[in-house]
Amino acid sequence: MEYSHDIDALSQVDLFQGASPEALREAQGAGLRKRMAAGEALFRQGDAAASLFLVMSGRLRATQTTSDGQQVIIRYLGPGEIAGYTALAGGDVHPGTVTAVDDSQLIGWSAAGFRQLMSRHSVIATNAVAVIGRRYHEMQVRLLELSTARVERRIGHTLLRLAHQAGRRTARGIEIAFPLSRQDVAEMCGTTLHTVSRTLSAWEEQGIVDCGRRRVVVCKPQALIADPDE
Amino acid sequence: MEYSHDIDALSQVDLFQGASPEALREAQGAGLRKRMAAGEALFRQGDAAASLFLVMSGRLRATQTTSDGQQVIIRYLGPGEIAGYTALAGGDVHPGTVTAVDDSQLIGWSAAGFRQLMSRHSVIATNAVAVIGRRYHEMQVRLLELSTARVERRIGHTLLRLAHQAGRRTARGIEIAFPLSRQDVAEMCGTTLHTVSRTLSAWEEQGIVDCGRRRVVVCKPQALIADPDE
DNA sequence: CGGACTTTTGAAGTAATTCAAGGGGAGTGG
DNA sequence: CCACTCCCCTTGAATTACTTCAAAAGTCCG
Repeated sequence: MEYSHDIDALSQVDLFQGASPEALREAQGAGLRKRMAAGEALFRQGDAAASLFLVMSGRLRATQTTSDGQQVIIRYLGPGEIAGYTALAGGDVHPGTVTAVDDSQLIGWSAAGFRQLMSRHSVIATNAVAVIGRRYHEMQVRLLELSTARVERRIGHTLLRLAHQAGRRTARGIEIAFPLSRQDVAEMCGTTLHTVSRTLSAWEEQGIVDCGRRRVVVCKPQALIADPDE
Repeated sequence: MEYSHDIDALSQVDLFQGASPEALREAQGAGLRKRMAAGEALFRQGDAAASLFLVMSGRLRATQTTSDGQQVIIRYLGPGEIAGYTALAGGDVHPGTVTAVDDSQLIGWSAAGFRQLMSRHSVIATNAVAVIGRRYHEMQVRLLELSTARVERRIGHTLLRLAHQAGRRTARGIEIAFPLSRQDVAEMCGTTLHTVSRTLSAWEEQGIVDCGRRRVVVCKPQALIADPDE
């Protein structure tokens, strides 16, 4: 049965951890399923933050663009993660764009609907605090890195994070399980595709990574953790 | 009376916006007042995240330090803001250090106590979501800036943010109302005190800012918003 | 098999750091 | 009240990590 299947899936997710069957049923009832093809945009920077989405499968990318057209990748979103947290936090417009990078399935709620859900079931609200809290913490780590570390190390740590979030074990190492260009990596760590290309070439020579067109396999994670100096 | 005074103060704060008198009383009852002198540390990076604090008056600074000793200022905390959000989000250790930069008064709750407060009063939980959400958003803005903008612009925007958060109107312009060294500014925007010093000197010559020892007054905010190029 | 995108690699340029040295202010203690 | 000391700030010069510019070589897809 479709409905109970959704409810099972919801109960697995951080946001609904420990929620009562009743709360889950309510959540399921208020939510709408949505399918997206790779490349489609879920919403765009500046759109009204009318709803929020839970990723059930697939992968999406959250980006932000400056007034002069420079883009930054805020993060990739995988199963169990939330897209459009703004609606949850009471913001009025989406601060960034979210685009599917693989075919994806989501469940969406209206901002008002979800806020009501949180009021009626405080478990969901406290879970939401934990979920955003984790993301905030992640952001702090990146900020620290971006402020203090050299490019090479930033690229390394970015790849490690991606491998951890979306890594697939293979014979050669941990493969990042979605298409990822040099440009994408650059936009995640505040550098240029040229620098990323050079760095990856050097690492490939040392057998640390193995990469192709929009594809990266991390072979020796240790080497990326290690200090490049001394 | 002391208690009702505290309750009044709490009711003014974002975190307790719209909370019932009962919830406020409970919050007040579970909380402990704390006074801090300028320079004292509230907690240090790596400490167990046993409690969280609401700033009632004064100002504190949240920093993070890398393994090789480089420091970054995550943010300054003023009245109404939360120090130690980690306890709220379920983390086990504080990711950074919080230090008073002015004499300050706080109210503190145990992590468990506050989580119970959120469960019993979902208003508080939904407020917490909004509060952290705002901070997360702020972080995104800084990340974008740090990744894409030149130092000069970053320094400018950092000063504007500080002026907005902690500005005091004076005859000469908006004065940042707590001691702020060149080094501090540098640690907020990922540069060195030398570069900050040079930039401020140049701006002082143009009458855009007016600064002294650990003191900055923004005279022409417009000039800092403006694009330094073309 | 043409065409669009992605990647590579060299060479030149530059923004900002690092290195280095000296000059104030504010508080302290004689 | 003056001298001493500790920070904090300033400013030049040298260095460098990274970008920008430029061009060519792959690679995928219809």
